[in-house]
Amino acid sequence: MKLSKLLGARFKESPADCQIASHIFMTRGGYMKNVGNGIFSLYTPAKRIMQKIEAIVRDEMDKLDGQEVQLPVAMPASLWQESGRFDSIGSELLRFKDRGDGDMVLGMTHEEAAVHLARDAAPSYAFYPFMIYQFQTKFRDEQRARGGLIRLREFMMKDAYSFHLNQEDLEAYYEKCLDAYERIFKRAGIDVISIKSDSGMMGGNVAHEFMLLTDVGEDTIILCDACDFRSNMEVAECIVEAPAAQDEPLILIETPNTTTIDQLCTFFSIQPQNTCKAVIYRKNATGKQVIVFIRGDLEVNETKLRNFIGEDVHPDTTQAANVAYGYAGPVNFTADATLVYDRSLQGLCGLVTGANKSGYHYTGFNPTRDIPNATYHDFAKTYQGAICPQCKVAAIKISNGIEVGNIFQLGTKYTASMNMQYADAQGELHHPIMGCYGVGISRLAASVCEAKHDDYGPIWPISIAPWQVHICAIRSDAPEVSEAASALYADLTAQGVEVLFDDRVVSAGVMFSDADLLGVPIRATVSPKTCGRGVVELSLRDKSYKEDVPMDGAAVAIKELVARKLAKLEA
RNA sequence: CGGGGAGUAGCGCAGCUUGGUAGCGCGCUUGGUUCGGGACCAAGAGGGCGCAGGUUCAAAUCCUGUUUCCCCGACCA
Repeated sequence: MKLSKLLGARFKESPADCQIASHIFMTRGGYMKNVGNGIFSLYTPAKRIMQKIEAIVRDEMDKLDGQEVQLPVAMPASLWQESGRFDSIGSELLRFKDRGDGDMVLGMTHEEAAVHLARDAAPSYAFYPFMIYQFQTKFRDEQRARGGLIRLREFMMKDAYSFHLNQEDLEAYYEKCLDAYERIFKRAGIDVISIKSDSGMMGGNVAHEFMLLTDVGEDTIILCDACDFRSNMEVAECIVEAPAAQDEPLILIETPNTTTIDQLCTFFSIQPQNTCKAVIYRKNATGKQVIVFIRGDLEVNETKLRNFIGEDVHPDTTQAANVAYGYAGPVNFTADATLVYDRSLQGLCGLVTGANKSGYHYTGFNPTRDIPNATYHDFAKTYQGAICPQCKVAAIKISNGIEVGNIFQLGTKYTASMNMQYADAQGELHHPIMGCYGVGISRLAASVCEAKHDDYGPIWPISIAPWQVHICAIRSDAPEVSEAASALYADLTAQGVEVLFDDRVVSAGVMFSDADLLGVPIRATVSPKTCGRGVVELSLRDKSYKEDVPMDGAAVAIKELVARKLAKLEA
């Protein structure tokens, strides 16, 4: 591909609407264009990345004996009425009428369509187990799309559905899928972690989600540094059995960032009566302001305070010292404000009675169960450095994550409701057991960009890069440059290397900036200088390597470099 | 769905308070000078200000309605 013909303008200024790196770079780099809320058109670079990801996923699905199929985007509502989800799912499911006034839906997921396709096709136990999968556009009428390709209303997803004769077979297959998913993300060049999750509206029991840990993630993940414990904050009830119950001297409260201690004291009806001191921390691990109340009736030292909050969440030790000692005066909880400890949340929570104000709401344990007539507020459930419920070491870490994939054991929820049956060896009819497995392809592309970029643009892993090699022909108005670069382009293309050839007559600065934005991992620079020396300059997008190779045989050397980098990701 | 912000040239923005028929930077076109990290000079093209009403001699500027987008929160395979 010649860059002079590539559609999709690259530009210098960051669009005002973009907040996160992948959104900024994929907009600035001419990867895509916003069409509407949560809806994008893609230019060739983004489309090629998606195709690369799909190829990896397809390979792994085929290794699991998957059969690629195609299920519809638009389908009659009757299918969803069969499963009951036409009524149980809210406005996220886009409903509309066709010309005959028939109810239709846009597929936001395809369990119904998958069962519909499979139920007549596998009447005998001999077909089982089997798995079907597809790459298909999903439409979810999200209440709030955000972050470029991270959270779209219309997006590309690989979804797979497996059917089994019994639970044991599903579980064995599920384990294999889990391994396949680990490989998919590794091959795409990012590190993800799998965590057990809530099955949500999908029904069923066991589920895992695959998380890329990154600040811009929408999910909050709890990890243990000392063992393999990990959990989504959503299912924080798995954190139990906290130590140091009633004598914990510190209380941690998450608040909106604009909240001041004075407001909080007023809100909590706290009077300066010397039984409780407060310190303010600007941010905790999830980026929220944290206010810590120190009970005046128990001993606490600075070390313990810092451990409690987590030194790494507040790198400015000067400020830390200031806030630790800087609050103007001790405060007190009055008689109608009480401090309680909650075991299920592994930490002290502030509890107040009395006045309520907007901006705070309870997200923790059950108030009517624990303290009748109490008003609860936005308290942290766990914290950096908390005790791990699994290994009992104080090594809990909190991180944000982007969910790039998920897998579920569904049981017979859909096969029963939609009456899918097979005959066993005795001729008796049963509902097959189902599993489903999703990867957000467009979200994965953006996630890789989040994980792999520098100040200048994306650094695509070669396995999913839109092109493998980017030729920069500096001063291609000079005949020797133009000839050398064109020859290299032809040689590489002939050898099956995917090449983007910047054949424009523009300044080196423009050329390099565009190359950075396109993020192609290997760069070959041809210029009057390199031609004078009879070489081609090879460099890597991540700036880790630069080398001159002789112009003769340069194509072979580059091809080998491509192969080495690819092999590294496959390993 | 609650709160906040914003729709003016392809992109980023100014102009609106105090109405007079739209401007700046980048990009684009042409010519010339430059040339290894977003060059310079000169000459051009391109919008009628989200949409619909209203007030007025006159509306991007004032009023009413509406719609779209962005951010925070709630929600969420």
